[in-house]
Amino acid sequence: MRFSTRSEYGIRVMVRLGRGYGQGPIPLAELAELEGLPPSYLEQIAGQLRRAGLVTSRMGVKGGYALARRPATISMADIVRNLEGSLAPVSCLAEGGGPGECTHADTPCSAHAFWERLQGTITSTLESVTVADLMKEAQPA
Amino acid sequence: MRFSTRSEYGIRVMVRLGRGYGQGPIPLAELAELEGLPPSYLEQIAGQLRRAGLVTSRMGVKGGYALARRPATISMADIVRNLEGSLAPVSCLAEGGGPGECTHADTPCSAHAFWERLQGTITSTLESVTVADLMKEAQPA
DNA sequence: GAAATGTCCGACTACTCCAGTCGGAGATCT
DNA sequence: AGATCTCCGACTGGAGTAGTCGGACATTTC
Repeated sequence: MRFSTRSEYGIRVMVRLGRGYGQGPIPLAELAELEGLPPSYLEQIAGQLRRAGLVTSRMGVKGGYALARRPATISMADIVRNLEGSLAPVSCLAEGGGPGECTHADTPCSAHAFWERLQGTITSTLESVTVADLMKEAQPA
Repeated sequence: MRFSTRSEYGIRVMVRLGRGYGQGPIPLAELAELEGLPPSYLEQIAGQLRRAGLVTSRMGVKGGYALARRPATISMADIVRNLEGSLAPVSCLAEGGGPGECTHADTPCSAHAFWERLQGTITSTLESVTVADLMKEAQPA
């Protein structure tokens, strides 16, 4: 069980942008260097964040990315939901199950309710933490 | 973000075994047919469960698998921890980070504490549910 | 003791998805 | 005009997943 690096990197980028909030856009190359992440890969992630409306961008010289709204109003759920394919932890909760089809004779598999509960606790943890929260911790010296 | 089918199938198998608890072993072929899952794949999973001490087996005619202890004493965490590679949701929590190395200059990445918290809520949800709990729900007619 | 019924084990395969790269086009400032 | 910088699609290598298969070994039944 693992989240993709898209979510992992995406969150770090959002926190960086949160620190520069209100001070104009930050170019991708700078973000990449600060976090030690591959620039060309971040580009892809930044694009998703922009299309999701979490980030704004400006092209050209003096351009770059910035948070679309206040750091305290952006939750981890906002970020992860857009970068991760799906938050359904098993095929049983996703659409069109394969061979291990969850429902036999209209009865869902024995674990179905359990997976729903797990998904719920994950989602609510994701919703309870904002970018502003992470800006407080691990502030570099 | 998704758990492997090993966990998914493994849980369903454990609940089946829970229903037959105290009535002798159940052969793999029967488990597979009851749950509609590939037998040769279940074999692999059953082996892991046995090596983890969650299940006992008997070879030969009249053989099969049975729970090693009472259903109420086996949690989802017991099952998933053994079938899933790792419960660390991101590389940041796992050993030896790759390119997106979490720690720069001894400072963990901004999201580190957050991922630890998420891992904690997942783990505790997994620990709070037992095989006996799932036996109650979705009892086939 | 032989046959039937099971588990046990390792190796193997096909496939999907993930992480990351690259080249070029278009926007914007100086 | 030229330097930055975003934007976009296509492409690639590798890893992990889901699942199969063949054969050895154990145990009961006849």
